[in-house]
Amino acid sequence: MLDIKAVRQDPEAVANALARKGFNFPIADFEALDARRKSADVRAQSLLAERKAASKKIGELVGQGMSIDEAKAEVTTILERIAADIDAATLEAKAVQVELDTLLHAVPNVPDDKVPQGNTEDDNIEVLKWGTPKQFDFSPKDHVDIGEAMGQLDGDSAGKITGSRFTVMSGALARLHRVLAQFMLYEHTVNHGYTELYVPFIVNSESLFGTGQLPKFAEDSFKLEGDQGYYLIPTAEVPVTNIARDRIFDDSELGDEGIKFVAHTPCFRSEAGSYGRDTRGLIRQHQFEKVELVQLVRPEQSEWALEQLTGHAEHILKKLDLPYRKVILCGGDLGFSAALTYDLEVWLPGQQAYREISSCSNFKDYQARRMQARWRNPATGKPELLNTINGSGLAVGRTLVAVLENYQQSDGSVIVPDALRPYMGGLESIR
RNA sequence: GGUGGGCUGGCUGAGUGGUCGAAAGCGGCGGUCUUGAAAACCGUUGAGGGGAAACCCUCCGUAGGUUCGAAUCCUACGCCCACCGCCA
Repeated sequence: MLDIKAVRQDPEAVANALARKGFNFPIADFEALDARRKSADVRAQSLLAERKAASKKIGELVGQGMSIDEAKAEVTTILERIAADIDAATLEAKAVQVELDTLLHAVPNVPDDKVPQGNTEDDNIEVLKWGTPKQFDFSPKDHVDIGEAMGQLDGDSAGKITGSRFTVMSGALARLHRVLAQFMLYEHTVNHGYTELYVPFIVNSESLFGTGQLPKFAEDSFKLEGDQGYYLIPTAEVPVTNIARDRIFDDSELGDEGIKFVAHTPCFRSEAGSYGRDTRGLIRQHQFEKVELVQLVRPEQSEWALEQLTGHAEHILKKLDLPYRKVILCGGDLGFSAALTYDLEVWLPGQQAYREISSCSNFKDYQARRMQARWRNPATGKPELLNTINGSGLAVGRTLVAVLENYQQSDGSVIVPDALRPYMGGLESIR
């Protein structure tokens, strides 16, 4: 959520920034609503103040030994005058506040100055390329052909068990998938200083609101039956970041660089609105696994924290020797809550294309304001909003796709990357 | 599923109709003392919103209700704890 004070102060600047995200901020509506809120608020407040003073007076008079009826008679003219209006004024103030909140809750974060102009992913700007796509002396297959030829990737069974966009893996392939997540967790906990978390895979609506998936993107998540209003998590970002919700961290709890969490979880997405896209294989599933990196940091640290966190995700790709490129998302491609996002795109020989495997974002104080996630700044002694950063380190299913396609051999087998062999009991290839 | 207890500030915890935004303790901050630190002592210290300011409003799990007035009484709901039942 945006800082309403900042919006008030310079609505045009906010609207211009949001326009780069393709969002039309209704300045006139906002200002009219804000003005209504203020007048309703002032009116309700002054009536409440009068009533409070009158009630207090009764209390004082009773305390001095006057009877309650006599004391009430003393202030009866005030009470009678207020009584008629106070309920209506309070309700009006509440109603306008709800309207204003509703408007503000649906306004995305403003993009960082570094965010390039543009509407689609074609306008994203490449920051760097790492590694060289391998030249095959045969025609490289895509991961579906590789996995099905092994008899270890079974979309048909998944279709029977559940439906489309699910998969069944077996044998060495299933093991490789599991091992990828463990490799990533090891690197992030032992080498990058993250604390591993195990978290709920089901969350309440407050948590989804906190990170920005609600109220606007309800259709992207799977909602559970029942009156609790629970949802399956679309990403570990939701349960992990919400650990900070309604908390005030002591400065010492943040350490030197802020709090770093890593969690391996399944993710569930309805993929509504992407019916035709990536229908083949593991790229776009309703259920997938992800190792997620989350940092909760002091505001002045967040710019650097995003660079660092993205580096941690890149480290995994480098250790697996998978060619990738890093792009900075343009305004139109940027997510709702993000101020700045780097996407890491891995080279997939089967598609002859770079495809997203990690998305690392700085949300500044946008999520923190929605969550009331704060720290006590020793310089001011006051609670101030944290900044939140997160990114995939990495999407496990897509990493499996990348390993299969980049390490495939002409005989249909797949070499196990060096970094994974200790986790595979020394196995050199799967077939 | 049943019964009982509970939900109060950064934390622990007192408060059953009237200067209660709320005792006390812990923690934090400032100071005295000390070569320095600790201890001790003194002072200070909730959050959100409005206002140029004085100052005002809201907040004691959530939502309603009673009342001139609610942390306190009533109703519903949520959550936590304990025990019983059931299940793994």
